[in-house]
Amino acid sequence: MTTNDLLEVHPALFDRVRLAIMAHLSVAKKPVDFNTLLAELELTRGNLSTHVRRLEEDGLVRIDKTFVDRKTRTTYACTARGKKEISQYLTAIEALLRSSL
Amino acid sequence: MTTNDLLEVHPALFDRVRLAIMAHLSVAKKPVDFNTLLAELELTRGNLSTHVRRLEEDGLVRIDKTFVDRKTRTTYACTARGKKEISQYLTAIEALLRSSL
DNA sequence: GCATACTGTTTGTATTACAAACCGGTTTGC
DNA sequence: GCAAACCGGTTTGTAATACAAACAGTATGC
Repeated sequence: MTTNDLLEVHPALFDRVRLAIMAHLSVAKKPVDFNTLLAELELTRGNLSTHVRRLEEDGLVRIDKTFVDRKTRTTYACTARGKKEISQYLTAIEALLRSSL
Repeated sequence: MTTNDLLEVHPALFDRVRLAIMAHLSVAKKPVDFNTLLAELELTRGNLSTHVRRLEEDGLVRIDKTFVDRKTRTTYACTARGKKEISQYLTAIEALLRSSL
């Protein structure tokens, strides 16, 4: 059954914000910083902060903090695990797509 | 931007159970009854009941109640709206798929 | 008539998404 | 040099929601 594939998908990806974050990070060549992501996704800061932290806790995203011009600069990158999970998500959806069209 | 497509997706579909329900119903030739869906998706009755009701409230699913052998029989079917929304979902994900692989 | 099973629904709880308030530090205005 | 405004996020309070347990109505077996 195709629908069972959905149960294999990482739970954190079943949220539109987190999926959008992962989609963004998984295609980026370089780490993306907080404000860039914020602008692209049109979220509040708190919302982005908590979602990305959850993704980090689940090992899908890596968070790096540095200083640029004496200001903090936080960047996010997709981990290998993250790429794997998003790929698995897409595979599951693809299966649905094939079976339903 | 491909990620913006995600924001167009119906919020009710961002739940693995509801997505599984819709996937199931959207491919079915005939309405599917409660217990069939229950067995296929391995849920508790309460869980299925509430999720499918939400889908009905959002106009994605039609609920029909009849009597068979003096027992109640509830069946679910995907509405036209439901097919449209699931299709939009799949389109958005397909866009992600293309851009990220 | 009483117990058991079938088909769902309602309710209580625990989780979670979200934005507002907050916080440490920096730059700007005076 | 002091206060106000700003920057880059984090923490907290609240409202929504996912879930399973308890419940309800009906039918069947004894």
